[in-house]
Amino acid sequence: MKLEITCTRAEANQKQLLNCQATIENLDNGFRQMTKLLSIAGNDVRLKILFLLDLENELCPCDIADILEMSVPAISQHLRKMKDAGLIASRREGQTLYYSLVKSETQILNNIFTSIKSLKKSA
Amino acid sequence: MKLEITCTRAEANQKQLLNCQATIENLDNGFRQMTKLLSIAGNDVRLKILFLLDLENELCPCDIADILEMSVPAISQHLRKMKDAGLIASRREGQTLYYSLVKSETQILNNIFTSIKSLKKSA
DNA sequence: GTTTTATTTAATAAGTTGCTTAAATAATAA
DNA sequence: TTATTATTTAAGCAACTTATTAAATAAAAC
Repeated sequence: MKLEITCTRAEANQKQLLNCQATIENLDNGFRQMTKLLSIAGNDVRLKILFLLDLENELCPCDIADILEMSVPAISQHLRKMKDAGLIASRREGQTLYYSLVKSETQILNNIFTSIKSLKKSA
Repeated sequence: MKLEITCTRAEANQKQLLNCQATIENLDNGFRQMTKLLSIAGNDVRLKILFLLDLENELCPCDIADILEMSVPAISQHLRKMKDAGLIASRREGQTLYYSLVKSETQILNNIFTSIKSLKKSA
């Protein structure tokens, strides 16, 4: 909360800086949740898995490993991270686990998916 | 492109998997760009800097360091990463560098900022 | 020119990430 | 029960990230 003014510029308006600090602090919860979501989605493999789950509704680790040409344990560890964060859920059917998106968490994700599709054109 | 079917489930529809692979490959450019954006925004400090630049239009490294109570070199390195990615730009005024958002890059960022503000309520 | 101020750059160290390999569960099949 | 299949978990390691500290630029002030 204490603001150490380190630059001596006249324009470094202390009131403005204190306001910024207050705003950031006030939105702390939002920043924490959004950073968690973005850091998870900001990985090539996980972003593709999320996209695929949106596309196909549900997939098992084995299918995802085939599609992305990666090892099953590597996929499994990404799935666990996303499940821990509440982004995806699983249901069991015999030996197979089916993973799917948790819909309430996907508002920003939908924007991201749409954006990925439109970025294709400007390749 | 070669699809190694590793699971033997009947439901593992090879045609579906090949379609998924083709879709992912087709959107490769979109995934690459989006992963870059999200991995940059998926860091607590950088997300706050982007938010602050949106809020205040422009800020110098020194102001940002004051607001976030961090060292100037730490901020400077985050700024460089975002500048390299084309997310922000700088203009010089004497000794001071003012950083600001590159507007054409902020479509997804605006959704993110809005979301951060609304997450506040559900704290 | 020398000093001060704002910023960047570079070197380094601690922490994190994400893969691989091997072992452990869990459910089904023989 | 033993073997097979789908998946997870754990250990180990290489690569990446991000802060710190100290040194290097760059512009302005003295």
